[in-house]
Amino acid sequence: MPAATVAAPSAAAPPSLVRRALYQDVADRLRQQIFTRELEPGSWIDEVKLAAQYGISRTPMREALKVLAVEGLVTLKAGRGAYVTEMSRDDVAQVYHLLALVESDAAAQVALHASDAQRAELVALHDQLEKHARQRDAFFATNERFHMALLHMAGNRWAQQMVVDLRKMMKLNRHHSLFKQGRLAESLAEHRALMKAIAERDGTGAARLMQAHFASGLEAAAASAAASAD
Amino acid sequence: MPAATVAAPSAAAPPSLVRRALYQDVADRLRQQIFTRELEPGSWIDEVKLAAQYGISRTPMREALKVLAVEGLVTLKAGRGAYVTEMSRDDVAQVYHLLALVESDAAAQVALHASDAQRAELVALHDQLEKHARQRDAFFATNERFHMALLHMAGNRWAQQMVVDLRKMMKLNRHHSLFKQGRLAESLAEHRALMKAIAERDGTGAARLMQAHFASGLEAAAASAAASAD
DNA sequence: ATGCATAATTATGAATTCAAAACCCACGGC
DNA sequence: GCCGTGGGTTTTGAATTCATAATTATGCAT
Repeated sequence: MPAATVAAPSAAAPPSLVRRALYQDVADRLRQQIFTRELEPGSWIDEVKLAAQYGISRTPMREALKVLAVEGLVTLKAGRGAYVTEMSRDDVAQVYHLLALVESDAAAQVALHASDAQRAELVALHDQLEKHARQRDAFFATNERFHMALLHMAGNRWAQQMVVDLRKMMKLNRHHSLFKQGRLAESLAEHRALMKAIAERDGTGAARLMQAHFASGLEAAAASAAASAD
Repeated sequence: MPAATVAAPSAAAPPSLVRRALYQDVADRLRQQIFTRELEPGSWIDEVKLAAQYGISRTPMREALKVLAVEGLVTLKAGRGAYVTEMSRDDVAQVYHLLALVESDAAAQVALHASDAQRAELVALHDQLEKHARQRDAFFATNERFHMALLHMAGNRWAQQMVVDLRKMMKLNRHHSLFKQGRLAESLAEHRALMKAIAERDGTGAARLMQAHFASGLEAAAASAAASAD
């Protein structure tokens, strides 16, 4: 249910007036610092120093750390503080496996049941993706938006939340698949095929293509990891 | 990663000496009270009163509540405290769908790759289940052990954690499938078929049967809900 | 010089205190 | 008679303080 664990009263009118919990902001900032590797995997998190940096007390900092711990981004060691989680090779493969499972199911749902408006939205996002074929960061962002939109349309909030969390874990891994030479074009081609299956309302085809998409993503990530030789 | 978020140093020798975080114990107690419906879905959680009951300060209580919020068992409303999460009809169906997806995949993995020792363990658990065919609570517990053992053998810790969390959510729903008349025997029959597929190393068969198991579980839950007429 | 015991320091864990909302109810105006 | 306003109470949110455990450093003995 989490990420936005504190209910933002679903009516979305004036987001500025919606009281937001401090620990949530802190959690967001921590996630940022983790994703940008300012806090790197395996390293100890000095809650006193960070709280001082953020200009807050230790209480909301500790609350935020516990939230990130449940998400899996940090690991709390009994009596010795918080550490940024390290992802092993195996962990990455397992997360890919799960993402493939859930997202391919979502793809099938969408192929079979999406409304015309939803299909149009996906097409628009896909077009964006085509436009960003040469800018890795933009591609990355749009790609995530595409995948999350698809999940949203599948209409299972638990699946959605799960994918959000799993994708966070993926960001801990510096060997991202899109870093590999030529992977962007490949990824784009896979998306194109997926779009075709969705357009044709081919559920099993969409699922199969999404599986393939993740399989080659994992392969690329592994290759990228091997290339940077550690 | 969570549930046991605070690292219990994996070597498991003297669990008594392993320092355990207070907020974890509090979270456990809260979960208990939620599952037993001492705290019922939709109701407000009085953190002051509960902290007093537990003989602790509000700090670990609030930490525990945040953990449960990320798990989804409680919902934090901005500035107005914690409430036990309510599961709608749809929520239950969605959770069933996800569980079916992940557990059927796990069943396929196990059917294809489990060791002889692991197969023996499953058989033992299944035999337990047959023995408990007439005691609902024991059946319930053994059933959960069986499913979790299967997940464990599939070897994906993320999938495992996910199923743990989803099954917690299921317990929020009072219309449990096993409450329906005749469901125990039915469930047992489905388990038997699943065991056969696993014994025959039939991956796709195991997956299909696990899917069917959840499908009829959902159906029973829905029927049970309809019977209690609300 | 090395290893162990002990003391000093630092960090974590939890309780307490303080501040700021949200809620409730009574009162008064329209 | 009903809606809006104001004060008092309750409850949440966050900082501070206190206690305890872990780590490091120091010194002594071998």
